[in-house]
Amino acid sequence: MKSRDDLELSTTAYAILGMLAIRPYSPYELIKQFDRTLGRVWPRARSKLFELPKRLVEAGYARASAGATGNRRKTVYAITAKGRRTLAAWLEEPGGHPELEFEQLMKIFFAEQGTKAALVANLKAAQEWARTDLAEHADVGRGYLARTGSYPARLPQLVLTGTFLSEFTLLVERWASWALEVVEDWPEDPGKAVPDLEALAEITGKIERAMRAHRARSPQTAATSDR
Amino acid sequence: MKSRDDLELSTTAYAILGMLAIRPYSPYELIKQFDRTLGRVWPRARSKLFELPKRLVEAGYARASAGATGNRRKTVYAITAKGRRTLAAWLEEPGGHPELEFEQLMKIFFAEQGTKAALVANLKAAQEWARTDLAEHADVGRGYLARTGSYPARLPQLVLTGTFLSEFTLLVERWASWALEVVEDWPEDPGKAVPDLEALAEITGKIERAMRAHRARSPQTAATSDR
DNA sequence: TTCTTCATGTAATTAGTTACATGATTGA
DNA sequence: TCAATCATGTAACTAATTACATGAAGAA
Repeated sequence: MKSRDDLELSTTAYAILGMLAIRPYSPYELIKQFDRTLGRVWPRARSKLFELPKRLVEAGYARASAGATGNRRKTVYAITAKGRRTLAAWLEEPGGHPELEFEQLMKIFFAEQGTKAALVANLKAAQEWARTDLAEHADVGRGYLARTGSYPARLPQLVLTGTFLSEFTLLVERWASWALEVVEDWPEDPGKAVPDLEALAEITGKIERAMRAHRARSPQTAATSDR
Repeated sequence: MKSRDDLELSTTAYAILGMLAIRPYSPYELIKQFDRTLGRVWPRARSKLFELPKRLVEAGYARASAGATGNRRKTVYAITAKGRRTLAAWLEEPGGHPELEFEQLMKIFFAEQGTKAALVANLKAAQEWARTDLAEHADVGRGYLARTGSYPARLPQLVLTGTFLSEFTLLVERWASWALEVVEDWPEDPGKAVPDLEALAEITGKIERAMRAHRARSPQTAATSDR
């Protein structure tokens, strides 16, 4: 049974290969797990989680076997030794930097074309989303602290990634709350609002202080950017 | 000249319509502006910025006119009154919540399948990206403080969105620096690392404190979640 | 027994990216 | 006058989403 080495895998396919390296999964289980974990840093539609494992099999990186849930048949995918090697190689290549997709913020960016009410609604929605998300993060955190979380062996990584995601959501909440206060004073027509120059000066100063701190800690960076 | 009202616009098409509401643009100018601003919250490939204005014209939301840069001809797109109304209506609908796409973090999530060196490389790359980005944010901020930024009338919105984006990048930098310190103590095989339970307890506590603070400020939320 | 939710998937369509092409302008 | 880069676009391809379909188990 020959496998087709030639076909290139997409990043999303590697994401799934990574999940299979943890344990074998049926597509449905994959979806459940994905939604709670990987999907937060690499969000994709569910149908991909049915489609891509098939490509992994084609490529010889996974094996499909027929399982069953009660009476109903399902397909369980497991990683192969070759898949593990390929995954390891992929992990050695540096990944892409963070990208944000934030429609609510885009609408705020265009605030002067809409109403103050719309602006406030978007800020409140962002705040609400963040608060709901925070509750989940707290649950997961408490679970692991009580030694009841899944895959305890993976906890070191999970602390790293979880901390980032939690801080991100905290940021959204904090920012939305702040922005709501700022906007409260705006007139009904957002196009007539007065800019918050104080806030601008503050954030600019904050960035500059952070940059000075980095330079102090790693002087060679400063040197290279000097020439 | 009849326009086809039936065709639905994608979010990305609305994004471009929003830009045209600020002023008329040629595709190339659109790209330049997009890369510095909107693209940070709604990242898309450049070719879309050539393609979508045509659809806006079809829909009657924009008008194309032939312009020239020196001797070379170009197309300039301007929003129509109908386009403005449609945009306003779109802005009234609440947008989608933030989504993150962060390949480096995904690779960190799978750390135990790779080497410590790979892990460190990803963290350093994230840090580097953040530092470069911060420099740009500081430039823009200083520009506006010196009254030399473009579209000063839009400054109120720009402060809101810019603050979020700056805080986001600051978060990436802070987190990556922290994670590098944590990982420094790990063994060569990341699968054998010891979890940082202290950090986990800290972030979990931080979330819980934040949640309590919200409940204190808006008790009705607590009430609804009680039943 | 019927309804709902869980579990498993496929198909059609759309959105998005990558690669290519090329004329005009500027500066060395 | 040549190279670089700015400006303008098209075409081919791939990835991703949305909508649909349906059987099995458990609850009412």
